[in-house]
Amino acid sequence: MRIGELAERTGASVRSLRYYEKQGMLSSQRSASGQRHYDEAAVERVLLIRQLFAVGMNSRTIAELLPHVVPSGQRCPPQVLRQLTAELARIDAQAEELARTRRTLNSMVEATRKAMRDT
Amino acid sequence: MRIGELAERTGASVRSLRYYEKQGMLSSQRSASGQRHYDEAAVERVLLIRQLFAVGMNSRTIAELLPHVVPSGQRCPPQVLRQLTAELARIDAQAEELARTRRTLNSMVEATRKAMRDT
DNA sequence: CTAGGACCTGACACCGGTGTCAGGGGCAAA
DNA sequence: TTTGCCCCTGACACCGGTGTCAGGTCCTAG
Repeated sequence: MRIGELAERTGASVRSLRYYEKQGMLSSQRSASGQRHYDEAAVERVLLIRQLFAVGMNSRTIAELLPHVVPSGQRCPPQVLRQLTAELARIDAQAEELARTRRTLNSMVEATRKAMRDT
Repeated sequence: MRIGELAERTGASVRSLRYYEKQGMLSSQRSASGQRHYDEAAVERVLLIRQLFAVGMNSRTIAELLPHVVPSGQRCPPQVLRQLTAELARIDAQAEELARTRRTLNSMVEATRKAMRDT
């Protein structure tokens, strides 16, 4: 498929897909005229990229990790394993922070709800 | 206390504290010469600001919410309540995403660990 | 009184992902 | 062959929080 279709099917803008390629996160076959062509697997790959972005990973890290993520069940070199472990720790910390903040905000909502009931 | 001490006690840079003030998230008493002075409560307030930043809230939202967060157990106007609820939903979605990604990455680590054991 | 550190404002720069525009080519249906 | 849509590259702009520098003031210890 060409870039427009990939964009539509993944929710990423055409601009972003080109950016992903330039950052080494995504590859494409070029036709003789230079147009990008993608196989079906690209859809999944882009979705994964966006997922990793969504949890705060940057493009460099994603580029390093992705080759080892996509063919799943693969063993990856120790360097990548370390990176993965570090990212997991970061994710856990972030989840903790989210939970903590959630409690703070939720208690505000509850307090207001209670005050409204009591009125 | 003055801004340097507040910075040291909260981990925020002096630059950031001035920025927080300009965005309406933080206030200070000014001495005759224009220097900022803060009371003890400012420490907690800054920590809260940073916590909210850490979960992806932007300064405008924080500025709207904070006056109702700090005097805890307060009832807040419906507009703010809506905003709070929206933020809670966002936080929940983000937590979900984190958990999902955590599973993806963790399975990679596990696969590699297993492969290493089997070798 | 003076020196040195802390503070003030304002301005410019950075990062990283994205939007958008310009100027140009590819390609298929009519 | 023309029309219209899709694609190409390169460049500049934006956001939002922060770093940093310049040029100036304040204040406290010696």
